Amino acid sequence: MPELPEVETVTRSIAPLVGRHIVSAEFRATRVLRGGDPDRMAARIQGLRIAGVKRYGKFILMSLDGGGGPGYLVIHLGMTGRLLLGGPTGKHTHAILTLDRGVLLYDDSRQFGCLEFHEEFPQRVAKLGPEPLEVRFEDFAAALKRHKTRIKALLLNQTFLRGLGNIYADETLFRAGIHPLAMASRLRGERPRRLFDAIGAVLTEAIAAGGSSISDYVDAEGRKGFFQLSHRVYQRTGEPCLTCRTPIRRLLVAQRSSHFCPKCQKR
DNA sequence: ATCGGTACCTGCACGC
DNA sequence: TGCGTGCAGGTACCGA
Repeated sequence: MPELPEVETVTRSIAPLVGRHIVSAEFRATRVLRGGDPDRMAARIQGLRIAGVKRYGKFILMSLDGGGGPGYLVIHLGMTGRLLLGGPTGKHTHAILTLDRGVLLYDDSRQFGCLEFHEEFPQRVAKLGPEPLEVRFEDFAAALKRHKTRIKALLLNQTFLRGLGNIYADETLFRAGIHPLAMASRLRGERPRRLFDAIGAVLTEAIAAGGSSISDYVDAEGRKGFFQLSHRVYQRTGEPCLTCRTPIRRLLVAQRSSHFCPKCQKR
């Protein structure tokens, strides 16, 4: 579900929680806590104030202050994680934050996401690459040259850029006219620029559309995104290319499905 | 030091 | 109806 545009949409939908206090918290002992102790986490954040909510790539950082000292609640939605403002709890609800006004739930059926509390700014977030919508073209182009790997695999690498995932990597490569198997370090001429511009355009449009609701993605208010209606290659295997009518193909790159037009996208 | 393959979970669509 | 298979927006970790 969640790549940069979806995580951005969720982050915006919980932004109104800034200023609220955590009256109580309940965490369930699941894989999502990554070994953290649920009761200790709950006790540690109880009474704290939500000072800010910010996205870093696909991570959401909720900064907390007051009580036992400031810290960060780090949230990653994995593949199926959802943050929800209220609503019923279910068998995949892993956390319940009761606020002085409202409730915030974390739900995640596949448990690939995580919830962690850190006293300091977390290393796993600090080591991410730059934001795709903030990086300068010169730095982007220089980084491309340093990586001897397939461009599709590189776009998925969060230390190269933070926030792109399988949908937006495929959509970006289509718009740039670059084959997913092209070697990153060998992109020449106008191609790095076209890729850079495609990343900016795709992410900006997707955020404006509230992200892509492929199966059941919704923001914290339960609203669906509609960028899936604008996908040109992702999960369109066999359907005609919207530019040249050639059937879209699918292949595996770095063990991930990659959808592309064999005519419009060159290696 | 980098890179690709595998593992981790649950649910769903599909063919038999 | 039920079962097996393959697939799904994610990252961490391993060995080469």
